[in-house]
Amino acid sequence: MDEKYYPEKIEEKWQARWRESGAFEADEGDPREKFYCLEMLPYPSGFLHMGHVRNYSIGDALAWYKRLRGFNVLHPIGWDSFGQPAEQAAIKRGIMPREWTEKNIAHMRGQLQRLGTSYDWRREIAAHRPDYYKWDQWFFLKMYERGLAYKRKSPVNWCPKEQTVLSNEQSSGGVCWRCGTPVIKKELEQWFVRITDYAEALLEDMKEIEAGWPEKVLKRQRDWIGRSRGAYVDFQIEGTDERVRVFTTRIDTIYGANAIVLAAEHPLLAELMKASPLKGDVEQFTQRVRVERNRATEPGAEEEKEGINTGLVAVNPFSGERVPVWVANYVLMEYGTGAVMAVPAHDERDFDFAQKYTLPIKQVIAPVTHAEEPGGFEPQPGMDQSTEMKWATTAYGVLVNSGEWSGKLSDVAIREMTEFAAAKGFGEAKTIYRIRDWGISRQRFWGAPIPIIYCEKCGTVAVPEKDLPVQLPEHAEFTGTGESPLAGVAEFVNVSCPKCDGAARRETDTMDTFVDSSWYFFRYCDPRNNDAPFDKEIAAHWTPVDQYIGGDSHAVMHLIYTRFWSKMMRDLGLVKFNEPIKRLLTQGMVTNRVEGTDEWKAMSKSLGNGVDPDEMIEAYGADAARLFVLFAAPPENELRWQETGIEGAVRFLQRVYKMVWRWRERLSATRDDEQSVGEFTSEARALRRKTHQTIARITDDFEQLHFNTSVAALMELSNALGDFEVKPQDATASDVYAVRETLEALVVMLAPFAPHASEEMWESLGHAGGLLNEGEARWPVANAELARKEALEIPVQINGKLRARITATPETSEEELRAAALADEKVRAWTEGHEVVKVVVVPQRLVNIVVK
RNA sequence: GCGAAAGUGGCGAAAUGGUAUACGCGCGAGUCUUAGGAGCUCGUCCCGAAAGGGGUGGGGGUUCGAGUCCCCCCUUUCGCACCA
Repeated sequence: MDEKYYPEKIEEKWQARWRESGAFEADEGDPREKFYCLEMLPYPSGFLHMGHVRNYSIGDALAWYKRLRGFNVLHPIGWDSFGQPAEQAAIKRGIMPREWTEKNIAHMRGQLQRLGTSYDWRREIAAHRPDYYKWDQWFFLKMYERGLAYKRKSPVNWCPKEQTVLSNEQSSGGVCWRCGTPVIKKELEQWFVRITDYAEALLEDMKEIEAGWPEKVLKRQRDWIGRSRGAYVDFQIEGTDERVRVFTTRIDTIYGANAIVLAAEHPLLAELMKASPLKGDVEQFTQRVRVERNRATEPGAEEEKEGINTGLVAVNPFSGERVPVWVANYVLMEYGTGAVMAVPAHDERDFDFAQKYTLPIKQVIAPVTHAEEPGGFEPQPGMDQSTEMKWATTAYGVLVNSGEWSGKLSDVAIREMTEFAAAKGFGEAKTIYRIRDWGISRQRFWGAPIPIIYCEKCGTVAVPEKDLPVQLPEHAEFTGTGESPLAGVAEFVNVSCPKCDGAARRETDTMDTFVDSSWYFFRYCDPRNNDAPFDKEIAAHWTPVDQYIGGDSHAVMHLIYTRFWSKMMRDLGLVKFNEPIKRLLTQGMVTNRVEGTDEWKAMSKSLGNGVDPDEMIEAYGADAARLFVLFAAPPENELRWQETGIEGAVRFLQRVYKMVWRWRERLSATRDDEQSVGEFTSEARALRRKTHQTIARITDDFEQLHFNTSVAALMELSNALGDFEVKPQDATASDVYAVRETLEALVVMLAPFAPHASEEMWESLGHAGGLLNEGEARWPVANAELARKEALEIPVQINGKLRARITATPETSEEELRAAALADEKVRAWTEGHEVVKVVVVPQRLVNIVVK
């Protein structure tokens, strides 16, 4: 140990030691309890940014804490290395994606190591390597066998800027999730994964993770899955054998249906209109709607409702009423059945539509007025058909103008009317979901090839498992035109059919990169397995993940896909649980002021507000950078970058370092045990008290991932030690004991934040072999007896206002406190001439005297 | 428009219904120094000379006691956006 704190020297030294000793390598044979600490794997863009530093500082702190508590911690890292930027680089700079990616990984790995992260590098994986994506392909085949992967022509979300297909999740809000370009629709043959089969399970199993996941994330997933319980109802089209099926959640409003409205793409429309004189007009209208839909949709802009009467007539199966059939732009083919019954009185959209085309509006639900009286439901007066409604009332109520159903409550009517429709054969109860199947085809080169071959004779043929991986070619032409560059690589495309050996061609689309990240943390468990994605037993040892840490931008994409993937793997017999991640922490963004403005935005190159982690490390050291990032704000909060803050972190490390330097000779000389050192002075007792209180507090904070308050508590403890006035040369054996106890606790508890400095100081305090040597659980244990306060200052309030303080001990009884408070001179001045109505005594906390 | 979360010093932020502002940044004063953008010490919510009073976006309520719980309003942020 040098007299001065030189971070670069210490950091290099300990990084080398850790590497040599394999300090962070975890093995499943270890008998200690396991802890799987996982951070979202980075995309190898080329450089670490501060968001990464935050993510990995959080994960590393937790991993260190768990190790010091004696857990066998699995803490791996890898690379989400397939994806679009590698192709952009190829197009712009003529570098092959592989070369570009590998170079970036090498650089970023170095940056992560300079940060001093504690990963088990033996387990590093990268999605773009054949030994990884082979298993993406294997999973695809398993799903294909089971009908979970299928191909269909479908309108896909298409980003015109990036020339690629996007999933629903990736085009949320009508814009490309990456570049923000408005998304358009395009028809393409696409591979899909039946995530909708798991919609119900994805909702139901949320129960299992409610305690460990942020409610915010679960809510977004719930909304995304969008379960809607209702019913199908069939409306006969007059003069034909056809029925139009609608979906409704409000069958109780069916007597108020004034029309059936179809989506422009409704499949029955052409057939129904065949002989109609209005055929031409309707076709013209649907054509226009389609064109407008395919036009880029402005997010936030709700289109003017437009429709056309087809002249067809549908019959309401409940009332027998004849209602017109319309086609309108506000009915979506993708949701429900592509047809709705319009009930303008009780649906805002139908109301708008009815207003515009002056369709009749018939009220059939009235507010409940006597809900508390059994059988006493009465419609409010004046609720007949002639009442003109000014807006739609969408709340549940009591049915009116609804034939034999009138007088029933909405929820009862919904149940009974659904049953009635089912019994009569014109409807059924139905639950539908908003979530769509996951489109995984991408017209890209830099992804896992979809292992399918198209044979002229045999049709679509799966690549046999033994032929996996279907490897990407080394070279391709990158034109940026939108077709997969793989289509231009003849030796890739042209193959012989695995079934008939005849001429065939390969599928040239590759998989969405979210496939790679759906199961990567299982691969970490058994990263070099050549026979399976992972060994079931080994994975069962490590998974589920105990703590996952990453940005909440993945709340509905990655985090739904990975839950789905686990359920699918469960059904393949690979894992035994429903949920792969027990606890999730969503960290906030790291923002910086955009120069010349008052705006705080995520650091980015294009805004010029980025901070280079390497420069931080060089200027202040990795320890200070990590410490500051964790101290500056709670992990979920946005973190506004302030350069001066990190200097405070350095100062703190220097102060602790200095104390160790001052005391190290005295402390490393002899180690007495507590019994032999004699009496502790009251100052020493106070120091020990603070130490044990701090241990309890920090331990608790770590369990709740409150890193910022942990650091604050460490600072308080170091301040307390700084205030301890005994000089090393004057210290008695008991003083030395107290100081050692404090310094060692401080150094160990600092390790999750500043591991290099902690190791260095730990060594200087006379310990060989490092903090993690022999897996000892070195985290200090709080002694409640020592943490106990000797003297308490009890506030005395009068009518809730602080008026005096009295001293007491934790043992002072309620009666004694009451008496002492009432006897206090200041209190008496306040109570004199008043009647004491009540005295509230909270032992060890306060006394409140109520006077009149 | 709908839904959710959050509003505490100059700033990042603390506070099981029990002394509001811990810890840090910044700022001020002092000290050491040839010098210091280093270190150390002290101070730092507002009003007031003091006694005391006020104070957690605003208004009301529950309670002996409210930053914390309830209701209304305002602001900000985020999510969803024709989902029948």
